[in-house]
Amino acid sequence: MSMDKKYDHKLQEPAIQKKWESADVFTGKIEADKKPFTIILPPPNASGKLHTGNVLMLAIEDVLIRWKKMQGYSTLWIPGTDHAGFETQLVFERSLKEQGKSRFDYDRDSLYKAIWDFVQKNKEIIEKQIKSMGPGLDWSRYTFTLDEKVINTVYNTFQKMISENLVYRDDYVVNYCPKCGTTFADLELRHVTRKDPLYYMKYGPFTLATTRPETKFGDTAVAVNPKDERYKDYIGKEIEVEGLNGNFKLTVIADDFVDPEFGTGVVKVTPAHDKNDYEAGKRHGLKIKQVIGLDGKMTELAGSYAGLSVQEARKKVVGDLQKKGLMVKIDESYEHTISVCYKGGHEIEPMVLPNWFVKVETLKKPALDAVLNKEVRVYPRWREVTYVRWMEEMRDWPISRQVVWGIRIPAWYNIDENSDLQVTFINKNKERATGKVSDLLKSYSYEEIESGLQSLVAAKDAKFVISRTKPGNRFLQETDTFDTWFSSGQWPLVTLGYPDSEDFRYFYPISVMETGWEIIRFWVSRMIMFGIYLTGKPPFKDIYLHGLVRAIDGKKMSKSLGNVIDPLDYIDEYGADALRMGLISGTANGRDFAFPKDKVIAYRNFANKLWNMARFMLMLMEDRKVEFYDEKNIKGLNETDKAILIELENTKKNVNESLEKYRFSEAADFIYQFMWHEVADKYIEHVKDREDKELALSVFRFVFVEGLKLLHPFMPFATETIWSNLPKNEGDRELLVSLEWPK
RNA sequence: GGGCGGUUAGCUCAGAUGGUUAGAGCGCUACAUUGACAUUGUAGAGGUCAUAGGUUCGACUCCUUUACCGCCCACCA
Repeated sequence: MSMDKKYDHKLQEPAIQKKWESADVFTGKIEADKKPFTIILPPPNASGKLHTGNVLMLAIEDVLIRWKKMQGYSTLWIPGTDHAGFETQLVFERSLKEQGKSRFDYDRDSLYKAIWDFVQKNKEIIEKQIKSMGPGLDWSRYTFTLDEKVINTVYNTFQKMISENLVYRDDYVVNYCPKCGTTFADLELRHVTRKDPLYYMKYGPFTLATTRPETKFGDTAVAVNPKDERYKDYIGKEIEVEGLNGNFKLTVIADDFVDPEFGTGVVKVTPAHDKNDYEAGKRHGLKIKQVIGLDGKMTELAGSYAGLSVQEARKKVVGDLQKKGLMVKIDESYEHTISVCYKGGHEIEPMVLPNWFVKVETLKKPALDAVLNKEVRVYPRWREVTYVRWMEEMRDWPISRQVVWGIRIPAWYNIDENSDLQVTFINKNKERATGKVSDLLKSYSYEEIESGLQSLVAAKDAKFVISRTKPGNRFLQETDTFDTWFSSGQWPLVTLGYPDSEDFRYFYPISVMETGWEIIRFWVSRMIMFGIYLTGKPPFKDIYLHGLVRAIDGKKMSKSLGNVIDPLDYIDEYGADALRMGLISGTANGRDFAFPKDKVIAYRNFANKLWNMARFMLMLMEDRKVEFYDEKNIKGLNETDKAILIELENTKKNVNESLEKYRFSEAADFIYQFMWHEVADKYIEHVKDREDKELALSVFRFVFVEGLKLLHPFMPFATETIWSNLPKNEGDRELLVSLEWPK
């Protein structure tokens, strides 16, 4: 047996990976005599690259899986990837752009298929990268978020919710980006501070301040604060306003949302184009006048301004107001925050569109209680507040998204019963046509519309049929897709084959949900809601939330800041073990932390140290007959022997206690201290001076191997490699991961 | 604007239920190459625990103030 002077991770890691694979050690098995231990991997983006957050997640979950497996549990860790709705569509569209195309050149079905192919091509990259970390995943149960079984479950759930009256359609102010031609979730917005002119204009008897004079055509009321003495007498009255398209009348309403301190204390209310105004409009029963279209241009309702872009219209309106003497003053130094889409940075236009909603009132209560009564435990504890607050405040959930890449909502509209359906499609001449379906049917056949369909907008009271397949002739399917959280919220269920499978009965509920704390609201809360709603049981017992890995500059990594660290570089340079340990030892308590490069190097050195400890041991054992340590029959131990054995006991206790509490960093530290500073620095030096080397070596080998086991969940490659070089006792298994955990 | 968290050695971080000389890794200094490892060993320097106050016999640890940093959320026209 020959071992090089240095531990070479590049040589050893792929070899060990193959060993685990061929031994099939991580395939989950249903074993009646064992307790299950289940984890589901939060699915990384299928067409993305492995990032540092993924690595941390893999490292932590692998520690849990290997630890529990060695403890004798029947473990299962299911991998998966996420279709990552809009994110992926955007990347795909970039590649289209390079070919001089855009998604508007495709009908909906063709676009979906094209993205599907695109993702399939890229999927292998992330899978390979995940594997390079050495995680004990069961790839035979691998799930993609658009797999047939996922869609089936999601459809069933939707059907159930419809039949139980938990789903309804309503208007909703969406964050619409005219440039991208799609809506964004609140999460996908960025808020930027910007200086914009604040216009003070005459408005009937008032002067009011606004940054958006061009939306005045959509005003359907004027609002003041009910406590504002200045305008008390106007409340409830109708005022006449001189406008650019002639005079018009509006009612003055009183509402608390108006800040008397801002501007003049009078606000124009534009329910169609402002979230705030929409809410106020709902409270006061105001009309909605849409003056900006989905193309970002002024609609017919803007009169002579129709067809202008928002920017052009604003300019013209300002000029015209000045000409008419309706502009009182312009404050050029006004600073405010506006919403922009997170990718393109384009300004968001709030729009009112019909959407699908889930009533959360009955769903959220049990989900909140499950955490409050400790049925589900949150680690670290202080994160619980985030969850509790969110569940208390949670409002009805809009689940429809105007994106192609996702699970299409299985609702069908009969075109004869819904003649006002707004339809956009590509006709036979490859031209886009848009309009009311009843009008379009005059020039086009139903078949032509159907095959070229891009998108449709159904009124909120439209008649629909829920069906997995086309329910009959002359039906068009909803073009919106489900919010990705609607499907990923059922992830623990779909991956385990809910509702009826051996896996589901044995492995559900899963043991630990390990994920980043920043998605506790969007993901964790939905999983608990769906889990309880569909099975009556929370989908998991424990939640461990790891912190965010920040860049060296202490900020969140992002492409625009240019501070992203590629973990693959570290795997290449220092090894997956070193990277895993480096990240874990930085992540105590689930707090955010800066990427610990120093520690990665330190643990690369540690792997080498272990390697050389083994080499030295083997060298000393070469010409000697060393018995395997036997606690019961060993005789002649001296004080140092006893001390290291006691130290081993302490370490076992400490590592186990730390792991039970999800204190990974602490556990890693204990075993590191033991191996390096107790075994190597003290005991090995002692062995060198021993007369009775055989006895000392037997103790040395014993504590070393016990240490390797304790360390294995953290540094699986190095420990497994070293184990493969050591002589085995009778009954010892070929693989370290299959050995019994030190108790 | 609201919420959460952070501020401990040059750097990155640990320090349950408050109690002798505040810890680790890296870096730094000095020595060491005499059975593995220089990705090494031994020894050492280095901290008014952000700030101001309070509770206490006693606080890095509990309470309050201020400042700065980070993240999440947010409808101020």
